[in-house]
Amino acid sequence: MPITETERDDVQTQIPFLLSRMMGLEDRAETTVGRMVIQLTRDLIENRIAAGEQLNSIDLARRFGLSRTPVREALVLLEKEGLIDVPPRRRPRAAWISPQRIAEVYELRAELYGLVARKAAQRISAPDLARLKHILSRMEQSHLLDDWSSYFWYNVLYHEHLASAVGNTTLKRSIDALGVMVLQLRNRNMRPLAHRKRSFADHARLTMAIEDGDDTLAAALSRTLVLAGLSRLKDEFPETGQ
Amino acid sequence: MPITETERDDVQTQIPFLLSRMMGLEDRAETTVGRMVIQLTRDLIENRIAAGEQLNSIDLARRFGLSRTPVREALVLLEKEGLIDVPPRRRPRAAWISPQRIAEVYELRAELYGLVARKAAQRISAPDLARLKHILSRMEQSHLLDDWSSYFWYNVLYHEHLASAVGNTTLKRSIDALGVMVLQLRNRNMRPLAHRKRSFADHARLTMAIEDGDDTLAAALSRTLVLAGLSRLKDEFPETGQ
DNA sequence: ATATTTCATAGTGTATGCACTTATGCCAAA
DNA sequence: TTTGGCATAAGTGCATACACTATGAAATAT
Repeated sequence: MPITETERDDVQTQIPFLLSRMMGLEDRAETTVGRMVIQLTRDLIENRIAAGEQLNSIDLARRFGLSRTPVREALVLLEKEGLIDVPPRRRPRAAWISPQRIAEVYELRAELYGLVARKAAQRISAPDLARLKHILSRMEQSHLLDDWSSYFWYNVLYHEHLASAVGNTTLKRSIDALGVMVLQLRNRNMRPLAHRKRSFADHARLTMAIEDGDDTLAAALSRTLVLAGLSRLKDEFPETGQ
Repeated sequence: MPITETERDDVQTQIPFLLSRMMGLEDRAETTVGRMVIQLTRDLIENRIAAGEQLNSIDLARRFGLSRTPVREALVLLEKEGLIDVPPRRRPRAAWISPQRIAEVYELRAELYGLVARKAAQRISAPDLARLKHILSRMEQSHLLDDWSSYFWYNVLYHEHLASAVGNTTLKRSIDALGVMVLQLRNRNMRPLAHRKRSFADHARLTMAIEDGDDTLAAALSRTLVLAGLSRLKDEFPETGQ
C-alpha cells in the first residue's frame, strides 16, 4: 500500500529531535546555539559542507543572523562531537576522518550494537518492540519506494530507538557519539539499492530475533550489520584501513 | 628503597598532560581555555568543588583573571565531558551522578577495559610494556608509602597508557570519556588501604597476563578490576544501583 | 621560472556592555 | 513560625569592539 505525503515527510520532521537526542542536546534544543548545531550537523551529514571545507565564525554569524559569540559556542560543541576541527588561532574545518579511524569507529560500534541487541532481546518492553516494528515497516516502505534518504533516516531512528529501549543512558550516549561521527558515511552507504536490500533483510531478521528473545542471534546480527557497512565502505574506498 | 622527593612529585607534574589526553584537549592544552578546563577538572575530581555546587561565570572569570567569554567556553567543554550541568539561563552546577548512572558507567567501562586488555595482551610493544611495568612499580611505591593520592594518579596513568598502547584512538577516547566522568569516585575509592591492596594485586597480575600474552585472563582481570571498584562503591553508598 | 619576503586582508581570541531572566531576601499575611 | 509575593540583586545570553595572528597574493630575490 502506498504511503501518503505526510507519512513520507514524517521522518524529515523528526530529524532535529533525533539529532538532539543523539548529540545530548535535549536541554539546549530550544536555544539558538542548539538549533545552529543541529543545522550545521545536517549540512555536514548531507554533505552540503564537504569534509575539509573551511568554516569561519564570521560567515556563520552572518548566515544565522547572530554574532560570533554563540557561533563560537556551537563550533566548540561540533568539535566535541568530532564533526569539525578547530585548531587554535586557525579557522575551523569540517572534519576529515582517516580510513583507519573509520574502521575503528565501525568496529567499536559493532561491539556496542552487539551489547545493545543482547540486552534488548532480554528485556525489551512490548511498547518499545511495537515502535521498533513500526519503524521497520517505514524502512520497508522507503526501501520499496527507492527513497534512500528516508530509508537512511529511518535506519538511524531504528537504532536510536533500540538503544533507548534498553534503558542504559550511558551506553546509548557512547553509541550515539560514535554514530554521529560517521553519519555522513552511513548516509552515503544507504544509496545503492543492493546495500539497502541487505540492510533491510538484516534489520527484519534482527527485529524477529529481539521479539523471540534470542539474544545471541540478535547480538550477532547487530554486529554483522555494522561490519557489513564497513566492508561496503572498504569496497567503495579501498584505502579504508584493515 | 625509599623514593626521592622529585620522584614522588613526578605524577603531580604529569596530571595536566594526563587529563589533557584523556579529555581530548591536546590541541587546546596551551590555550587559556584549556588550562582553565584542566584546573576546574582537578577541582572537581579532588572535590574542592563539591557535587551540586553552584559555579557562575562571573566568579570564575574573576578567579582566573579573564572575562566571561572564555569562561563560558570552558564551561561548555566541561559540560560535554559530563563534569558539570549547564541548564539554559541557569547557573552551572557541578554534576551529580545518580547511583544508576554510576553503575552504568562502571559496567560499560568494565566491558571496554576488557577489550583493551585483550588487545594489549595480543599486541603490546616491548617499550609500551616496559613503561607499563614502570608505572606499576610507582603504584607499588605509592602503595607502600600509603600515599593514596599518588597511587590514584598512577593508577589512572596506568590505564591511560594501556589504552594508548593498543593504538585504537577511538576506543581510547570512549574509555577516557567514561573514566573522566567518574574520576572523582575513583579517587575516593583508592583511599582505604584494603582497596589499594586489592587494586595493586589485580594490576600486578594483569601486567603479567599482558606480558604472557594471555588475552583471556587479561580481559577477565580488567573487567573484575572495574567491577570491584563498583562493588566497593556500593558498599560505601548502598543506594548505588541494583 | 621558482623561491622568499613583504604586506594588506581576513579571521581569531578576549573584553565589555546591555537587555533580559533567575535567584534571593525581605516584609506582609496567615 | 511558616507561606506567599515582590523588589532588588545577581547572572545569563548575545552583540560589539579591538588587539593580535594567520593567510594569501604581490613584490623581490634566486
